[in-house]
Amino acid sequence: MIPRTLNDYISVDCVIFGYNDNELQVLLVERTLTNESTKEIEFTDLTLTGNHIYEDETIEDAAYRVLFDRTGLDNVYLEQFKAFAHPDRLKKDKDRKWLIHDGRDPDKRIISIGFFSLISTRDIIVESKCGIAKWIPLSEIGELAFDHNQIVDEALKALRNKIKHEPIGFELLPEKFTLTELQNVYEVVLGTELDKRNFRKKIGRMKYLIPLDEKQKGVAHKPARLYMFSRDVYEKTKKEMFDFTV
Amino acid sequence: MIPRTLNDYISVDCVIFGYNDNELQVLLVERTLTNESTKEIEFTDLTLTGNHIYEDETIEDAAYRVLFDRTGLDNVYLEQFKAFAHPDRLKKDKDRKWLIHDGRDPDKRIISIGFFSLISTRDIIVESKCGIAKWIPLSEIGELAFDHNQIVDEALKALRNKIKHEPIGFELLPEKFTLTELQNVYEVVLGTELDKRNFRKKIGRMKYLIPLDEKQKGVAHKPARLYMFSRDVYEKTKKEMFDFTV
DNA sequence: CACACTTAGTGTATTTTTTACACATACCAA
DNA sequence: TTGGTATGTGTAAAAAATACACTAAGTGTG
Repeated sequence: MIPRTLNDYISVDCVIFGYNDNELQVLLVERTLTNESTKEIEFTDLTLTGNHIYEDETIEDAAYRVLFDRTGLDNVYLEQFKAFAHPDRLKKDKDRKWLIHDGRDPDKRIISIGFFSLISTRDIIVESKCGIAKWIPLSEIGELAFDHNQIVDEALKALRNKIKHEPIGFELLPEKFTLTELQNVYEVVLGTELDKRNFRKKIGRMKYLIPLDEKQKGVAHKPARLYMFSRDVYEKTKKEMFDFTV
Repeated sequence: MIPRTLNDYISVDCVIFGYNDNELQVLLVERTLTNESTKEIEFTDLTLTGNHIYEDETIEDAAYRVLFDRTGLDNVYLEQFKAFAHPDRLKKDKDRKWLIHDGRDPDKRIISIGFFSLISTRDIIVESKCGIAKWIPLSEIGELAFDHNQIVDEALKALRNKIKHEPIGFELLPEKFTLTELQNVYEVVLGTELDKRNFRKKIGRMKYLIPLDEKQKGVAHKPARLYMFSRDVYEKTKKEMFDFTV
């Protein structure tokens, strides 16, 4: 196999959002620092999923590749939201020997192109070939490696902004979902409470939300009707949408 | 002066939008190709305003610097919208010797971080130290250098999207403007006609639009009242705004 | 099998926003 | 004085947003 060339100082980093336990969660990877002589673990850390970009792929290709290597998932919602480049990008790592280390010169800085992805937490196999990944609730994220805290913050801003104007809440749910689940996603992402009746009245107008002849199973209460999102209907109707603020 | 180091394969490119003659315009720079022996001009070309990023500045710093070097303007609206990296980025330039040439290896590709800027065309001195810049109406942009057509397209998309949800139309106008001018900006950017009375009713609700005790001068008709945008009022009231689409 | 528990699902009245639409006004110039 | 031109304004009807509370349909338990 011919080795692909890559640019050492550009990478994509992906903030993978999931929804679980009524919270927005982020999939993070454990990075391990070992003592060189004793071989004992000295320190662990959490990072976003990221990697270099090969010279023969577009930025989006690289992001899909990175996401696939991490989650085994294809065809998921992925969006580029911002590029980052802090001069002190790697400073705090200078003297450390990480087991999972990207081998870059810590004196040079990295340009990181930030993506966020929305996936249904049910879909994902969390253990992959490249280290252990964990779902961490947004509220419990501590200090991450590199400038990843800032990237997560900006990703959340971008997500909030996007979800206000485009129907992407579904992406955090399984294919079939109930209206209560959908409402919860919006509440969690936006950090607001929404009125159940008004929420339903509003989405009732959206043609792309398809009610199914199927109900929730295995719940100890009245089972809710299931719904699906129709991308086709959405693409057709979105041209009609037009709202603007002066 | 100590030379600053830079990364040769990352640049910022800025799509500078202006509004004039009831059209959206883009400020483009002429690039000149000369015949090496005869010294005659063989070919000219238009490019966006762009440059490398120094190792000691953030991406935003670089973009402001580039914009300042081109326009002499500071404190203008500038927004990062997308990063670009096409493997064939420089292919079509391979055999050419450009007068204004960035000296990069045309076999390697460049990652370009795209910004768009909104400025009032009245503010700008079009001739600067780095080549001749021209305002070109969006509708008359032909084939640009590199992948700059794609960058302009995406910038326009980003601008349209942004102007629908945030009050940035003012940025294309002088500090004091009439409501008709503002309406025209929206019509031109969004490519729609808007009803005058409804437009005024709508912005009448926006507190950040401050009517002045001043009128247009030198027009051969009833002079219109002038208005200003108040960033302060906007920052205060925008927290109250909340709209979302399911 | 009846009762308790839990979440699903629904309607109405009020206010606000959107939409469609036409004419008098103020200034300049000839 | 008059003609030209862009400004500035109101209303009625439809649609959307908001605030608000009870019945329905299942499961599990005694």
